Amino acid sequence: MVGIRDIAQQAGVSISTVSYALNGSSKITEETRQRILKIADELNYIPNMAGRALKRKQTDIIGIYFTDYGGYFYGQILEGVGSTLKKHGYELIACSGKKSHLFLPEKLIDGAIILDSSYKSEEITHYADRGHHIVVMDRELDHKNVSQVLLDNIGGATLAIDYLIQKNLAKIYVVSGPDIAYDSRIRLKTALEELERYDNCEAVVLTGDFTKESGRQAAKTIIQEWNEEPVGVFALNDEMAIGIYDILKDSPLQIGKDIKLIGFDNDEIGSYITPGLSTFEYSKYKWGAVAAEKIIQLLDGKNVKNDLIYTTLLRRGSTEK
Amino acid sequence: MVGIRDIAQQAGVSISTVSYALNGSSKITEETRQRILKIADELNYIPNMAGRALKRKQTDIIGIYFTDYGGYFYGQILEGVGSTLKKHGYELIACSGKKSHLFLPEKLIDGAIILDSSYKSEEITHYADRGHHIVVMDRELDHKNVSQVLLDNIGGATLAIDYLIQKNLAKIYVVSGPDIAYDSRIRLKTALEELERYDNCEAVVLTGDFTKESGRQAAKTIIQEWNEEPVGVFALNDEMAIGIYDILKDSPLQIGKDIKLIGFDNDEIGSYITPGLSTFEYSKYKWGAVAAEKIIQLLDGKNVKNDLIYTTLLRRGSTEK
DNA sequence: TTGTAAGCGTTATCAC
DNA sequence: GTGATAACGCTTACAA
Repeated sequence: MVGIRDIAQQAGVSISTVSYALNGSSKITEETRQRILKIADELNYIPNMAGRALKRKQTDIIGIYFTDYGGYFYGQILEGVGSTLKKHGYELIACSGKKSHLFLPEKLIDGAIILDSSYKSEEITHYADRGHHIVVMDRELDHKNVSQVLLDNIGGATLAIDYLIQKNLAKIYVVSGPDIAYDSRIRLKTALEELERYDNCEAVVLTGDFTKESGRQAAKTIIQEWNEEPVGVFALNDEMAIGIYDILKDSPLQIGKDIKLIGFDNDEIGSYITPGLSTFEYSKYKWGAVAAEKIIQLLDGKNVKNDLIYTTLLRRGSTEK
Repeated sequence: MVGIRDIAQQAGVSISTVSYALNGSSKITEETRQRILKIADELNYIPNMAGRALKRKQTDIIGIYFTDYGGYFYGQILEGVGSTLKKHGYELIACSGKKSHLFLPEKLIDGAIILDSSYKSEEITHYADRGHHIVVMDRELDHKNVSQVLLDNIGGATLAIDYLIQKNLAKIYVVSGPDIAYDSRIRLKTALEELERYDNCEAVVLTGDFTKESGRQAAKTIIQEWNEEPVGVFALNDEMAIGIYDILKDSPLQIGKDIKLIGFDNDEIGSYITPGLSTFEYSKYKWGAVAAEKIIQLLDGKNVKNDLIYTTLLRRGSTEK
């Protein structure tokens, strides 16, 4: 391994001179700098991260945490985060596994972006208390070192119910998600509150967990309870809605006609199934980009406000037929 | 920040004793160890990565590199890699951006797994020459510090053509992928060689780049050239095949009847479109898991053999109707 | 069993 | 402008 001492020796200067040359200090002749740079290049010098980080106390790396790697969903978020961070000289790594939570206190990363319901809020607060900077995308957390960028679940869920109500249905099902997921909790709570406003419509919650399989289970229940009257279904995410399709396509019930179905998140599959799945869309890229901006502002010691990413209703065949 | 010196002071011992205690050395009384561990815990001690890495010359972190973050595709690979690495005490980070290529020589990661056609082979060889260990999933590279885990593209592409040939078609289109992508090149080369064997079938290559849009372009050409005779189409990946559906659904040509279409990679969407997309499937989880095993073996100084992940034909409506 | 001290590769504060 | 040198937090011979 070649380090700055090797370069120093080759160049016949001291290691501090090399360091200055490498880091573009102005205390050095342009001539010696060029000479040193040339030697560094010839020797294939690459600075050692550990040594550098130890001294600088920062790595210029941001870590992002997801609940799981599933879903094309995350790709666009990563692009939003990654390209924004890049502009500011930061690198992005996607971390997996419980042990990687330590990257923050271990100082491997300068900041963390979290969209991972398995990450405990106490743990986040704990790190924040110790001066680490964090952006959360999946919970509310009030702390001077933490900023939030949340989806406007309230707007979406309210609209979803209002939209179904307009269809004059006697019954509306809400297929819930896992209780640990913030997005799920808020969507459910909002939907139920909104449904309370309307007397002539029965509200039924079917327990789900954001997986396709739980959507299938919900579909079975809906078929069993079916009484020839059109019903509404608000699946709290598209994946479960797609599970509902899986079952209903082999049943006499027609999506769009007998069942007005609406999901959330605008999963790509929703545009390929028949009829198309109505859902709520939002820019995942922007969501990520805003999160990246927040973490940079936090690291810059700025006062950071929280943000909301708005969603819009996407009408397709599953509610319109 | 609390370090081992703080613990040492609290415990009234030297820093080496603390280090021994923390690292489970047998040179220490169980009693003092417990006492030190307790204090470390009370002080919320977390070892500093940089200090540790600087001394140990390793981080127990493996980096994985993807071309882009697109696609649910990668999720399963990451799970395969991640869970395998975890069993062996390694962490996994997904790296993005050109600068992150330096993580290997910078010694931030102990090894790299590459599925990223934008990563130059010369760069890989260069690092390997310097003693770094790498597993490639998207190219052939013969080097003692590099191991490969490739898809059996040859088997798949051969079967794809043979299968289409059985349908007695006068013409078979091959929609190609980007030339930089290894999987694309091999599939194309294999398909063309296989097609050469059959005289009574015209082979036509339509240039694509693995994107949906290029599939749409190909579809337009196919429609233009259509002469009432059934034709075969081998799209070198499912994404392009799905692009073909996009266009053909608004044309008189029927997939499965007029056009026998087959893709590659078993994208989830293929099972939701109508008719279902015939394709080649393989375990992405296993692909990742095997790559993880290879990198661990390389790091253990073992002699590592290359591996192949086999694919199987999945028949659905797009070729069967 | 525990302590002392050197060293990992870098940066940055001093003198010169 | 350049060079010694200390420091970053940790591991590990070696000494006691």
